Amino acid sequence: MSELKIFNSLSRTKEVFTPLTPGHVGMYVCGPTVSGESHLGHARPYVTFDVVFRYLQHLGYKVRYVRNITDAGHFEEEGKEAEDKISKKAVLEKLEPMELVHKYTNLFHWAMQRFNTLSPSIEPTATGHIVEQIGMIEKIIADGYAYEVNGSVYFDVKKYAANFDYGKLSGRVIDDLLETTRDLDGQEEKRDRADFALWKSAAPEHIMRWQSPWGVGFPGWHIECSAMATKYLGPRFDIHGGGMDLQFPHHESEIAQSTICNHEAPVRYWMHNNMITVDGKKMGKSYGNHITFTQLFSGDSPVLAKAYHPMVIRFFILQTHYRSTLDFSNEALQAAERGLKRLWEAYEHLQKLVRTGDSDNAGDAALDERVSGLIKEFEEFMNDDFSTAKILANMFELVPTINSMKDQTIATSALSAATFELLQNQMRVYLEDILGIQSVSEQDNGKLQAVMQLVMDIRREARGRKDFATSDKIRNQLQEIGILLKDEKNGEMSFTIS
RNA sequence: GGUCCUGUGGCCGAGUGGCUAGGCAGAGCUCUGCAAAAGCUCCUACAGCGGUUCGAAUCCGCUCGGGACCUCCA
Repeated sequence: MSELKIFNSLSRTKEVFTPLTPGHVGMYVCGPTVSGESHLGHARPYVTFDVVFRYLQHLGYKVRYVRNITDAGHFEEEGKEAEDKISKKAVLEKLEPMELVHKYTNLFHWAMQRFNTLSPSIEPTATGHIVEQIGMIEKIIADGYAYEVNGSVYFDVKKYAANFDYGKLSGRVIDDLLETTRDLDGQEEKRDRADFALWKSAAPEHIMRWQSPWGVGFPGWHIECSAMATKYLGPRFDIHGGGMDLQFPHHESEIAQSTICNHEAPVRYWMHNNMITVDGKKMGKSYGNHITFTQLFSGDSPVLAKAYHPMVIRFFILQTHYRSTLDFSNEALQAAERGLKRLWEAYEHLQKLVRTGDSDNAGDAALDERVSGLIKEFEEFMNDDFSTAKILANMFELVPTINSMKDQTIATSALSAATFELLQNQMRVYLEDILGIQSVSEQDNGKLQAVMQLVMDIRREARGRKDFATSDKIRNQLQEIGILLKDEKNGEMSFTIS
């Protein structure tokens, strides 16, 4: 059995994964900021790390997966008017900040469920951990790596860089940073331009505010992740994930804060997913090219040719390696939609197949070997830094064989009993349990099934007496309703709801 | 400007120096009362120019193109 290898952003190489505590894995992933609705770009990390979570569990690890909810509202640290994004929007919408946060948190959870992502083990909120964040800042000040100015607290990057490797994760050189940081308001408080805020004093109109040793204010934009990761996973844990765009400054700052506070580097394996792009450009709210989940699922957007099922999005994401960019287009999504349909239907047929034959041996040794070879590669691909795209490619290579067995042009006994079972079992494990793919069609309704059975029986009778006018009428009218009837090769009928 | 990534067939995308990934679209055939599916076959690409090598999409250099981060950002 091959070992799991993970590409570690810190070393920029694939490393064999060995957890800190045998049998257990601690994983932290940067979660959503719930000041607005999440969009397609956000689906990437959550699907990616859902698969990581699922696979680690499949390998037998007990995983504690922590994904935060940022509800404190990151202020624009060096913005023209240091203000809380959430509080500003709350005024516009005439809502309480927490009402807004609640609304978007619910919307996020709803979308995550539709994407069939498993719930994290712990989903801590920033506002629920103000005490921990203040505690952490106090420790950093006590160690001399942070200073207070006018009720705000800043991290002393220059001092940190003198003793530790600031920029290691993102490949940045501290001197360059000092030169390239732009001249913005609020800089005069800092001793150095590269310093970042741990705690920010709140202006009177600022709605989200907490009492602290330095006065009324709110936490800085990196400290929440450090505080919550430390609390739930310990000072040093296995995996930290997030989007590549968070590598700097967010994750770099997390390392600095935690290193000072806990006296060791917090993360062993850093994982970063790449971006979803539109016409080659990163999808993002500020670029105005983002598509929200509700738009995606309803098709309600000028850039969408139609609505897309969440499973299509999930499949679309998994067809590319997580460290590559993924370009959005209607054409690409529709290709994914058709491909998923083909794969899923073959999969469903496979699960219904029963192997028949007198011998447990393979009737077609060459085919048997090919099939078992393709299946055994699943694990190898997954262990190679989660190459989900390759697994799906192998699954597609198995589809013709599966469909031929369904159509009885290949006997089920062409495969040995062992390979046949392996095929059924591993397809289920990898497609459903690990990749987390589900049926796209509407939930099965017992009564609908019964009605359809009746309709199909009537049509079968009509065809039996060559009454094609009736049989075609049934099929055509069902198609208008959105139900596709198919005559299978063995005389059976099946239907799919589109 | 600095740091880094990237350029694959009509489109999307895997690709560890040698053995045509895969999907979608397209073409032909088979099966079918007709469809729809499905099966079989075809479509053999790696930005350009050099170099290393017996051999390069894969390594190195240069040129051109695209992008990310340096500011909130998944």
